[in-house]
Amino acid sequence: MGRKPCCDKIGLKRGPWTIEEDHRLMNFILHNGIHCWRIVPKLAGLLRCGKSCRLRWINYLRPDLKRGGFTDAEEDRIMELHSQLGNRWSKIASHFPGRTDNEIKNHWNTKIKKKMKHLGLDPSTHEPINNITDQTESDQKTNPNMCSNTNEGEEMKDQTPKNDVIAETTKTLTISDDDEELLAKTCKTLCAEEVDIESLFEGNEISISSSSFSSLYSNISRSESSSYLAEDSIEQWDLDMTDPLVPWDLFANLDDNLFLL
DNA sequence: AAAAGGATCAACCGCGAAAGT
DNA sequence: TACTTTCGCGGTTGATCCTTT
Repeated sequence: MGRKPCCDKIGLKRGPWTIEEDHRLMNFILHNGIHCWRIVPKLAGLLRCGKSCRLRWINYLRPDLKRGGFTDAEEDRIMELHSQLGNRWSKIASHFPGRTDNEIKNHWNTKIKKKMKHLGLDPSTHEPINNITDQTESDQKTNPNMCSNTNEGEEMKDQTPKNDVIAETTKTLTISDDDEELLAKTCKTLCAEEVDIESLFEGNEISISSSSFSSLYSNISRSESSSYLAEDSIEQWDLDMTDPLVPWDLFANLDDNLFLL
């Protein structure tokens, strides 16, 4: 007969992921890669189904994810691709390295659709809206939240990202020789490999929150006296040594072989 | 200052295709 | 070949944050 069931869902956790769960999943995949999502949660010690792990990895934990808002150029490209491909978000996302289909889909539904309507274009057909009055009325029937044309100015006003507070604390740091050494140690610790820090950052400047950097520094200092990267490192992962604010971008240029899917 | 409504996005659900037995 | 399971996709939901009143 066929394979075993994916998961019985009994006793499995749902809802938002905790930092501990993220670390477990991240650590497991970095060291073992992905061969079968069904067994990933079991081996990683997670009370999640494989499907949930896959989604979390793809949409949030993948080191090559591109963070930040979409540029105008990206939005234009999304509109262009959507006119050709329709709602095939994964196909559209394949044209944007570091972006996920979920991210593009959300951005389309929350921002680009409004933008297109404002430009007088039908988001589904990409054709000009002939009868704006009728269209507006029908939109309001299907989506009562939509603003009418009399509120255009309001609708299109700049929407400040929620995480501006975080962004404000992000600094561009010049990497000193000592810092390079520390970051190299960090990467080595996480990936069990020597890493050429210069090629990692392609220069001497990176953007990182100062608190994250100091946390990295202290974590490394502590890790030097521990051996949490042993064979069974999942069990030995020290949660206190990690900082949820450390940007995954730090690891974006690591050897692709580590992330074979 | 508080309540209400809107916007955002992470996560879930269900389905179809592909692959294993 | 039939059946079962896994994977990936797109639609949808709901929690949280933000803005307006």
